[in-house]
Amino acid sequence: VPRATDQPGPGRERLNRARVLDAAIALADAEGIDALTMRRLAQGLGVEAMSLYNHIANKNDLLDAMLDRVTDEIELHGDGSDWRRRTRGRAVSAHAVLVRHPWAAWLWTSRLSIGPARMRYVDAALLGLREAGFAPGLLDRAYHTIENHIVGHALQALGFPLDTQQMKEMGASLMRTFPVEQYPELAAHIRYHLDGPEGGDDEFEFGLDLILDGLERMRTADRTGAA
Amino acid sequence: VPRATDQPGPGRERLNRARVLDAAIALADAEGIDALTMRRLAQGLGVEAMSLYNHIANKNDLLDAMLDRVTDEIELHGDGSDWRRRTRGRAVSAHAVLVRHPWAAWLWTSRLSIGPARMRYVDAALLGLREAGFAPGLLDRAYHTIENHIVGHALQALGFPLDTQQMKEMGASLMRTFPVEQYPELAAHIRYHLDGPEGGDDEFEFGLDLILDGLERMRTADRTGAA
DNA sequence: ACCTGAACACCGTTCAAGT
DNA sequence: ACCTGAACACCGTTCAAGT
Repeated sequence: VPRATDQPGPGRERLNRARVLDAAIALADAEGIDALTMRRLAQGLGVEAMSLYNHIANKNDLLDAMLDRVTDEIELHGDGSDWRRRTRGRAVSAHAVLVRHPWAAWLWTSRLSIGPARMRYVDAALLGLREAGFAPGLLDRAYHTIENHIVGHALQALGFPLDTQQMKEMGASLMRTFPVEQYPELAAHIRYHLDGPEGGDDEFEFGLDLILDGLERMRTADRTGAA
Repeated sequence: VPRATDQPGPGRERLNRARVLDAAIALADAEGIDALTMRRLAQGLGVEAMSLYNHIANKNDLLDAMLDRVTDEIELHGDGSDWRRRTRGRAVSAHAVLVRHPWAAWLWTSRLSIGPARMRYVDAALLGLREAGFAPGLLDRAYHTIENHIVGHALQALGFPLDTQQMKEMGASLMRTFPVEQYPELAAHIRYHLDGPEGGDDEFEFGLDLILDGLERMRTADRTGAA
């Protein structure tokens, strides 16, 4: 089977790691992480699956590299005069990246080896808290609480991967067969999300501010107590 | 190949849905969700993989049923005089279940169809907040913030699936090659977890109390404002 | 140095055949 | 009604062979 771009030339670029990663991210963004198979990825690049192994060690290596590449999209050093504004901006940016690349949200927690971009991110987040004056014990808890909220919300949002239109349809069909009298609160909750005010999109920032407010209160109590 | 238990009798129980689910949960608990394949599960039950399809529709059905079965382990109605104590108890119980069954933590967010146990759980959680007097908009945000924290923490904890001993070893070997001067905060963070006070296990409850405190403050502000 | 065909050991699942 | 052997269409990955 002859192909139009079989011979080297302008139409057929050489494969390299960056091209593999970009194609893998584009595929996972567009069709989900399950669609990302070695054969499918290779096909999109006009190559056989086995060629990929010249540029990546294996699929785990590919996933780690993909995650680190999108992690690098996080805005680490937003402007803002105080720790709260800067931490908030960083959290919002991290959350946006995980929502933009849904597959990255669950790699975020499940991959055990972390790359340079992730190290920079963690270092910046911790530095921000230390400069704010959090003592080690409180700093550690504060960091993890914020992280939990970011990844928790991204994964919840992602677990319901429907746009507004799809959601209304599914909700409506669900409500027809739903045992409303058995689960009245759940029914009311679904109804709220169906015809509630469109702006239910501030849920992430609501919880984030709740957490940051609480941390700020502890921080000042801690400092005045120590002084 | 003759087997000792090939013929019906006391040594060879009939297969049924409950036995399939129990075996699947035991396997996933013991060896992780990746070890749960239809062939492996069948083997543990002394049967061929295809026999399983007489009791479950497919693997998705199996996963949904497994999740709902462990979700039923959550203590829904703890005692406590106020909403805060009851909500706290329910959250702690839900978190404990997800930590006890690590595979369940990510099914929790990724499965779109929810079973009866999950419906009971959500209904109880929402009811607790409504009885506390949260108005619809605040109630919805409160519910999701608590949920995010539960699943976020369970997944983070699970992303580092090592006991204390393993963690010290891995941390120590990491610290030997780690570019400390490049990521000083991250290095300090790892060191803190390595030889910090053993009781770093209250992180979940720290964040939970932070959130509940904030919600209680908003609740009373809301009520006094309305009165 | 990079690419590939054939192969291996796995998956979930279908289907006709057994009892 | 339940169980099974053989098969299908997939996986990730290895390896010897090509250029």
